[in-house]
Amino acid sequence: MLDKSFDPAAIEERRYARWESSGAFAADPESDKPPFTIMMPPPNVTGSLHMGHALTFSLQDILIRFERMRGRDALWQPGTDHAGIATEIVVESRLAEEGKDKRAMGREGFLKRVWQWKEESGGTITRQLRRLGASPDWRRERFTLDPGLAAAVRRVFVSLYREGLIYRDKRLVNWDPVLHTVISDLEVEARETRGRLWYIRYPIEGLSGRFITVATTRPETMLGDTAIAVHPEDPRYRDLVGKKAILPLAERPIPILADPHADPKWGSGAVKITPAHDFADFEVGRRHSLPFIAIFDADARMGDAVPEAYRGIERFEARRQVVADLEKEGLIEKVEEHTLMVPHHARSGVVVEPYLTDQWFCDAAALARRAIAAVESGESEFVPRQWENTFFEWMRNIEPWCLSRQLWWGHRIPAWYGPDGRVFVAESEAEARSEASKKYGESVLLRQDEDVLDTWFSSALWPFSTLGWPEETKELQRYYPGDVLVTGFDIIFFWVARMMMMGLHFMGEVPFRKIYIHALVRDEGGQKMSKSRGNIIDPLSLIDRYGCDALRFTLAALAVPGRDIKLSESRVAGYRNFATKLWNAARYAEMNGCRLAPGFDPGAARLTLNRWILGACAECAAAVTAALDAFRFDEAASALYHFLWGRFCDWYLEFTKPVLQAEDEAAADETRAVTAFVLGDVLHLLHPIMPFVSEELWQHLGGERAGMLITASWPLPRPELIDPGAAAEIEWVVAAISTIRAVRAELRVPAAARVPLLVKDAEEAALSRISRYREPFERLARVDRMEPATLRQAQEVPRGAVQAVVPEATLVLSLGEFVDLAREKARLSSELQKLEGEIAKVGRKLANPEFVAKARPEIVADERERAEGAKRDRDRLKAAYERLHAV
RNA sequence: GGGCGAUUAGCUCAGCGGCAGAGCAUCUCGUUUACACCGAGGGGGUCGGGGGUUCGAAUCCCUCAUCGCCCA
Repeated sequence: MLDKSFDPAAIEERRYARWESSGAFAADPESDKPPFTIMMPPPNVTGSLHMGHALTFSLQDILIRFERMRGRDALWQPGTDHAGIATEIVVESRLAEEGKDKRAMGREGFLKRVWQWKEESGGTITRQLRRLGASPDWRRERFTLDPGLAAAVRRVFVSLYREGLIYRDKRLVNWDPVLHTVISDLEVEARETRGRLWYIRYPIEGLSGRFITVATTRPETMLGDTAIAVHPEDPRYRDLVGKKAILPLAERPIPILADPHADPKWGSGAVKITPAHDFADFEVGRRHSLPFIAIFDADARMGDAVPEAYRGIERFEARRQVVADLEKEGLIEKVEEHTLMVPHHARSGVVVEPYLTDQWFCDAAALARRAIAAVESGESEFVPRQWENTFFEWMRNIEPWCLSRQLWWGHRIPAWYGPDGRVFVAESEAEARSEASKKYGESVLLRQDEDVLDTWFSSALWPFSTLGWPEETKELQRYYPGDVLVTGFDIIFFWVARMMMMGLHFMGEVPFRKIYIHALVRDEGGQKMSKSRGNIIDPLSLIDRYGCDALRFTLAALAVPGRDIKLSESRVAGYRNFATKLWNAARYAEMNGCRLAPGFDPGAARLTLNRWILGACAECAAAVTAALDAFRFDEAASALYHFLWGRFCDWYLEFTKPVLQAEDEAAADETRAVTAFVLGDVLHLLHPIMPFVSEELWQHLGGERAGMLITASWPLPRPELIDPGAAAEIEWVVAAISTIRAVRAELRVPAAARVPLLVKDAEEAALSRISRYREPFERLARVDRMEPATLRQAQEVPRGAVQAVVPEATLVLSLGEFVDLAREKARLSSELQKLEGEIAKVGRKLANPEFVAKARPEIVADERERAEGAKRDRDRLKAAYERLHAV
């Protein structure tokens, strides 16, 4: 017997262990079922589960469970990525606590330490994924530094190099001067910062007393200026173009040139050009073949290219120094307060320095072409569609991808240098060495590149490297390309785009057919969750308090396409209540002996009640299936919620109580079987969203004979079970009972009071319905002495009676002592008014010849019917009103 | 500056040419043997403003306003 209420904590761990150990999560390459693949975006190995993970993995798990039940050989490929920078930061800070330093330890020692840390803490996120109920094929778990994945990385690097798509170049990159590494453009966060705008006067060569004023937010970089730019159309400076300015402090002549990069409306209209320290200036420098003077070293300290007085000074101190010196010389024209966007490293928080160095680059633009075409042609499709704009925008303007990182934790770049600096790119040192000896004619000492690859380089290969590529495995054949990729929009550039490029290039096919992009989870007030805001909701704490199923259902219900998710705890509590409601319904079913009957044929059900609920259940199943097919998790959740609570619990279970008590054994048996059957179907439909409670209840319902729900078959479409006649009958009874309840409540009839019900002006169908559902009327509407037969023709209505008009009948409640005539008059006249309003509105519509002529015929017919129904109701209501006045 | 999105009940949001909806909150009533994590009922809306298309607009178009996010 089920406990009195649902306690998620009592079942979750046990259920999960059973699923996992039974092999239910495993894909089977030998299976003859069609495959269905989702590549799990590998979470960061340093990470722990946050609400964004909870959302994305819940949605993926819903899809994978859904397709598994639909008979697909489902592969949900799990794993983690090595997160180069993040992991180094974590381990370095732990070393710092011990007073140790990465560089002092040396590469090998440090890496040993990182692996050790990974073994200890790397399992956190995967353990937490289990608490979320996630059902990936854990036996296939991969890590981006696994030997197989590393081999794939080397193969890809070498082939792209040989194709000329990977090359070494000196370009401006984003540099973190504290971590001493390149970071990706995408890891740069522009933060609004209050700064200043300095207007600096540069003397003009040969025109004594003449100056040109430039405005800058970074005066210290002036020491690296190699030009001044003005807009070609700007009349203020036209005469100066072609002349030279003398760079103050350095006393270097630099050209004044015309370039549209200078915005006449910004600052003074003239801008200093520092090609080695600003991305826009870099382009200007290229256009005009300017020298590139790098003034900072890797620590962002002034280097040898500046006058001696400034060497060794750190960049912010250098700013103060430069400004002070310019002031001394009277060259600061003015200083304005200015708010600007300053690039910061999103992870370390350090201000990023544009830095000119030699790095490895990938020709992303070349790889992007096919990826763009694949989305244009629909080979891969974004859901919702609009995200393809974001993808196109990025891909069409893509910059060379800087691949190297000055870190130790990651895939070391497979490039070796000879004594003369010549580079040998190869999959192994041995291969490089043999190439080198061919080149040099003797064996020479090679030095491997110190740098590692951007973590996203290995992640980009995830859809095929995890399946064994470059080996021709069965898995690769079978599970590539994947069916769906589920991820957040913030990752489209980082990852989706790169998987597309690599997948197309190396596999010749897109890595996934559909790309479902979900929103960000925000707090109740719409704020992004962050540690600094202190508004983080911990999914594990929600699971502890409300159960995993409640959290998953909440996330599904809120996963509306194209809109951010504002998560409030009251929603989770509400869906916990829903799980409890289901639990209690199942408990009730169990108490009444409703067990799944083997071989039960729902099509053979005779009772109208049963035919009605079976039809409603079939409609619910169709709605849930269609919703999940269309990634409308919210609609699936809502269909289930309304069917289970609003129909099955509120009405079906109540209506069938007398049937279960009555002597008609056949009817009772059928009802028990239908109750169990419908409940079973609901558990199936609910399983992807609420796996734990559904599995637990399935076992109690007697489903264990068919095995676990996780591997059970998804309910088949059964349109033949939908019985409109049964639905019309039951929905009429529901409406009639609801009407009586409303009238009673409005007239303040004590809830416990039983009131005689009479029926007047009833049509045959209504009378027969009332008599057939006499018991539910009595119990649910709290009426008694129902005598339709004697009153159907009656003219008079007893004193103290109120009348409620429902389709095809007027229900008369003999309230006797409870009646409040004034209230009843008011009620009737307000009802009457409402009806008159409707009749007038519809009447106007129908009186419009254009409407009748142009609207679709079925709409016109509907309106006519509506008008007639309203008129019939109005007439009976009027009669009731007059009878009341006659008393 | 460019792009995308949003604006519907107190709150969170569905609906996207044909009778304005849900959940939560709120108010009233209730010890009806599955369930108070419950049941019954009620109140609450110029669908951001303005214009247009249409027989008909929350829904389509234009425009304005406000608020987000992304990219410069």
